[in-house]
Amino acid sequence: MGELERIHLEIVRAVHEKGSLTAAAEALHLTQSALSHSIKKLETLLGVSLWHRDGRALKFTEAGAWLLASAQRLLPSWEQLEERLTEFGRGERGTFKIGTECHPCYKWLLKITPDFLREWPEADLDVRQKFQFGGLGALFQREIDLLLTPDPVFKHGLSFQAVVDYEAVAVVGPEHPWQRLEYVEPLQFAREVLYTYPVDTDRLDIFTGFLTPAGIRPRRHQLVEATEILLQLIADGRGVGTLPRWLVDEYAREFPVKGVRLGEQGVFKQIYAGFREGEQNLPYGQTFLELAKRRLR
Amino acid sequence: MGELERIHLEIVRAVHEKGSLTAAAEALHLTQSALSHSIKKLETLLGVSLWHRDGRALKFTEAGAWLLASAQRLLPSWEQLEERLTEFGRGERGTFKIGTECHPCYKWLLKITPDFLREWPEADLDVRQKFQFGGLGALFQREIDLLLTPDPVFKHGLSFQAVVDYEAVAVVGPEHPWQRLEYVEPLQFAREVLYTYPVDTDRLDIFTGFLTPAGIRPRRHQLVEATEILLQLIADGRGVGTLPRWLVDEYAREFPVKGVRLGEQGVFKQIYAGFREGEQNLPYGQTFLELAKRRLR
DNA sequence: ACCGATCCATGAGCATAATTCATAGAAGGA
DNA sequence: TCCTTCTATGAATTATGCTCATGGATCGGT
Repeated sequence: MGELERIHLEIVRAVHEKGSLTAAAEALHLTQSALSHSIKKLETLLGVSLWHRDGRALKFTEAGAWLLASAQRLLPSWEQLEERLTEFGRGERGTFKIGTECHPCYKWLLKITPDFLREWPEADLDVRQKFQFGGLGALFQREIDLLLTPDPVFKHGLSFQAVVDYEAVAVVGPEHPWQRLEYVEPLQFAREVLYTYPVDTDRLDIFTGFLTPAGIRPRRHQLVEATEILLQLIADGRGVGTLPRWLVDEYAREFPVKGVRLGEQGVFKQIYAGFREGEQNLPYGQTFLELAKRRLR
Repeated sequence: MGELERIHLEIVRAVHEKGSLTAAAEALHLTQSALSHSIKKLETLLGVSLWHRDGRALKFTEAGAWLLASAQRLLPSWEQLEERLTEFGRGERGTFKIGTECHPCYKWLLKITPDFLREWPEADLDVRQKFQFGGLGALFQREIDLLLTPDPVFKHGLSFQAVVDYEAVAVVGPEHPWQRLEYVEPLQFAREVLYTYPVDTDRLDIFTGFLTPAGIRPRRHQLVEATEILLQLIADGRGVGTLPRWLVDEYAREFPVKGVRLGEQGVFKQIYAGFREGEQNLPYGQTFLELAKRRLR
């Protein structure tokens, strides 16, 4: 036991990426021969072959494909670990890595970070927004230390708690007929163009919490990545959107937009902070939660 | 780059488990000197020290603790990968590993597996029920290939779909006053002893879907691990429980118990099958879902 | 069909890295 | 204080990984 080494994963990944042993060897700063020997050894040791020659191309066997899939998951973890350790070496405490899964999460985070940095002058901070296996996977695999998300998951090994309460409101431009309304009903969306971020509809508050329960679909659903563009479109009267009320209020200085309550009762949501179990009590996490709580009041 | 090797993780884990370098060395079938050298090299290469001597004990530094935590997560994956590969070597397709997160899931699985084995005579099957980081983590980390759970999670990288519909019913013994009722109301539980599996109440259908919404708590809540014991207690008139109706019907031959509807409408639940994204289309997963669908009709 | 280019496999030899051996120093227990 | 037990370190040894050289196979171009 203990035959499988890091180099084997590296080789498999490189072969997959570069397409040939020779190219992979170059990428790894080794000779083709070295790779061939390494793999051969692993294959005899484990009694499994990783690929078979199809013409002069290498085709992964099922075992090879499995190894590749594992390599693509394990090696990034490995590299992050190395990176983390060198960070510990250089600095003292390493970087606190925060992942966000929604734009409001990100905007809210920006309000917290100045205080955080003030409390931890020696801390380094990093914020990530794209994850290969989703924010949850990133948290599991220690790619990030904290995940801000509107969709908490109460599972073993992870711990979530709400850090923000906010009201989701419709955003309308200055000429829009909803300007003077107290609130809007789902039905009123049926004749509107709705701008949202480009994510699954079942992750959009406006659908899950408002339109879908009422069985309503907007006239057209248009996806926009950048918040500023979204607000410009709305300000121009081309349609409506939804955002947290505090975010609308903030942008109201820049854009002539207004927030309108969704339904008589309003739609209220939370943002959750997720940690790996136990780690919310580590220094950085502790501070973060305290700052969040302070802001909540 | 590329300095951190598997052996380093092994060493750190062994030192943590055995408490000393010497003991760790023995466990790894190496000399104490070898470990000392290996670690020393890693430390200089990464520019970080992993532990400092406190008396003659080794105390992990923050970096060391981080490395340890990572080792405890990565090494099991590593070992499972090796195991998997040797399986591919011996047999042909490897073992299909299924995890269950609830007892009904498990009981239901037992109905499917004979058909599955018939369709795949060469397949090996393994069922796991305990997971260090929860079923979700096990799925992420390829400890299992399929997760059966009542709590699906719709996240990137994972795909869930319902495979069973069932009605959760109250289970009562032969002398119990509920025997002849059409259904029971939440309030009636207030004077009963309730037996359930030992999991969080927010993962028990009877609480989340029935008692808690009505603001009712049973007179006493007693935890039992084994289903057969639970049924014996119920048959003996010591209290009531809840199970899927089909499971009660099955056990009715062995135990004098009866299922009673929860509320006038009944409480209906699903069991979900979760795969890593894409893998539900692989041969085993495909077959499994087809068998599940066939049984659903 | 041939020839050249390209790719992988393999054996031999070598260089480097890993491991052991031997030993010294530090710390705790009796 | 002495004895035991632990880690660190330098030198010697062993083992492993890597390169070099080469052969066989495949594909594309002419």
